[in-house]
Amino acid sequence: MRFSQFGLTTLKEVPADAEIVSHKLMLRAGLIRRLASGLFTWMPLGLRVLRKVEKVVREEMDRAGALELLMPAVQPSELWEESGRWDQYGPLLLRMHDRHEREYCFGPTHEEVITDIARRELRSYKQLPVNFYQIQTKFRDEIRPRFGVMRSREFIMKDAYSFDIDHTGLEASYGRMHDAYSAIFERLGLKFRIVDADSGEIGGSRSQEFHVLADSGEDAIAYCDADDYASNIETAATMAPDADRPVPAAELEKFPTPGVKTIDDLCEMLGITPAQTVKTLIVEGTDGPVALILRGDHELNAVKAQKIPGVASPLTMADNATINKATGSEAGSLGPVGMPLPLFFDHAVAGLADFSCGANEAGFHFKGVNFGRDLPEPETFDLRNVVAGDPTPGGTGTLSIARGIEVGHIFQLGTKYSEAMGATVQAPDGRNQVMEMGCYGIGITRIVGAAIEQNHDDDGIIWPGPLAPFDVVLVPINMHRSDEVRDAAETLYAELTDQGHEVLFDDRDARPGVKFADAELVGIPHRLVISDRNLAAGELEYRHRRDAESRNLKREEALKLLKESSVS
RNA sequence: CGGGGCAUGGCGCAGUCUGGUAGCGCAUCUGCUUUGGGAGCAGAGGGUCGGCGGUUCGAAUCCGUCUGCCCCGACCA
Repeated sequence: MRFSQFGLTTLKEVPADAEIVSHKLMLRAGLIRRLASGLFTWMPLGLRVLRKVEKVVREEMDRAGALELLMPAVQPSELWEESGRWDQYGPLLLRMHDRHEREYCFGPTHEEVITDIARRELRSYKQLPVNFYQIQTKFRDEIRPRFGVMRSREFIMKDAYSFDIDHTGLEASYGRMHDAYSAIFERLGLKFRIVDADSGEIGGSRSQEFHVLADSGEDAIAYCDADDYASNIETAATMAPDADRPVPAAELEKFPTPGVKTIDDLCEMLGITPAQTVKTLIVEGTDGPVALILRGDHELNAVKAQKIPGVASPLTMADNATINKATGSEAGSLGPVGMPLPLFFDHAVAGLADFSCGANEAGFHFKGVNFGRDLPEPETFDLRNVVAGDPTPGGTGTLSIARGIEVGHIFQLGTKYSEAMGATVQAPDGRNQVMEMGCYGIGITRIVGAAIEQNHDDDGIIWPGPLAPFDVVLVPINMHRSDEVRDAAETLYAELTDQGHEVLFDDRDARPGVKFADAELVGIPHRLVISDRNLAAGELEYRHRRDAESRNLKREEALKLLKESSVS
């Protein structure tokens, strides 16, 4: 491709709305352009990268025996009513109707459609196992699209769905996808980690996420190198403290705390640490508001809390009016002592003695609070996020926390959809049996952003080889003044293209600095500079995007090097 | 959904407080010079200042309203 004909516009300055590096670089390098909130056009350069991701994903899915098909993006509401998700899914689902006022949605995922296909097409256990996949555009009406392509509303996803006769079969299908996903992210050259996950809206039992590690990731991952444990922080379990509670030493005392609204305020006034306090959060319960009690330095984990019987799901914080009505006090002065609501204590709170908390009277707190005297012995729950240093569930090590970008998610769905939609096949014994399903997603568009988060420097993108939009960039110096340079560049361009290289030929009449800067911004792995200077010696100047320095190579050596690198 | 902020040429911004008919840098086009790390000079094109309504002799600027966008937030108990 000749640069002059590629319609590529790079930017020196970044649009002000870009927050993270990948978003900035994608805009600067001309990969994407924004249309509206969470909606992006993939420009020619960006589309080349997207196709590379698709290629790797497709090859590995095919290798794993999955069958590609393509389902409609627009889906009738009836299917979603069958599965029960038309009412459950909420505002994330973009709904619309046609001229006959029939209701549809733009698919955020395709369990319903594929289950419908399966129940129509699959008759016998002999047709199983089978795994269908597609690479297709989804739409999810995110509350807050951000970070460019990382959390957009319209995005491209590879989604696959397996059907098995029984749970053993499902586990085998799931295992094949687990391995295929690992192979995909290996091939893409990304550093990733597989973690246990919550199955969320999709439902089902076992589920794991594939995270590309990056500090800008929206997810926190808890992991332990001692025993291979890794989990999304949403689901990482905390253990009840096994050490005995200290013996109470203090008397219960109520004291005035004017202006104290936060744990930090309280700590400052008393000269204590947040771990010696308790905070009380009022949330909606299944039967009126309830109180969740956490240690002052711990964070509530909404995913875990909303699974506790008696707590409303999704977790909803009570507003101030509700709090005032239910407690007779106000936010900032709440505590478990004398609280008229159902109390849910976190495990860690039960390990405290002589702690401080609100007194349920505006402007007053308690100190020296103790269980068994001021409060009954608590029943405790897992309510909080794990923190670095917590013991692993296996008990063999302690947890570390890293940040990640979720690029893949695999689920064992079981019979959730097949049961609801009557997807059965005839089993060997002649009876109709509900199929066991798995579903497996990869965020194709998100991978592009994630790859940049992990592979860039101050000058721009550094594409891993398999993702690069071009593998070689030719930079002729002063081509428009030197016939020698022009001839050499044209010949090289033709030759490399013939050899199957994807070459970006910077034939613009621009100064060298401009070309170098663009080549680095765009991140093409191999750069060859053609100039009078090195042409006289029969040489080309070679530099890999990752190298600090360039080196002069004989023309044949350079060609050989490129040939070898494209094989690996 | 709650809170904050922004909206001026393709991009980044100034001008708004204190009303007087729009400016800078980058990008684009022309010419000359320059040519190994985002060139210089000279010139040019391009903006109903997000929409609507109001105040005023006069509105980018003041007032009202709507829309769009960005950031923060379920951590305040």
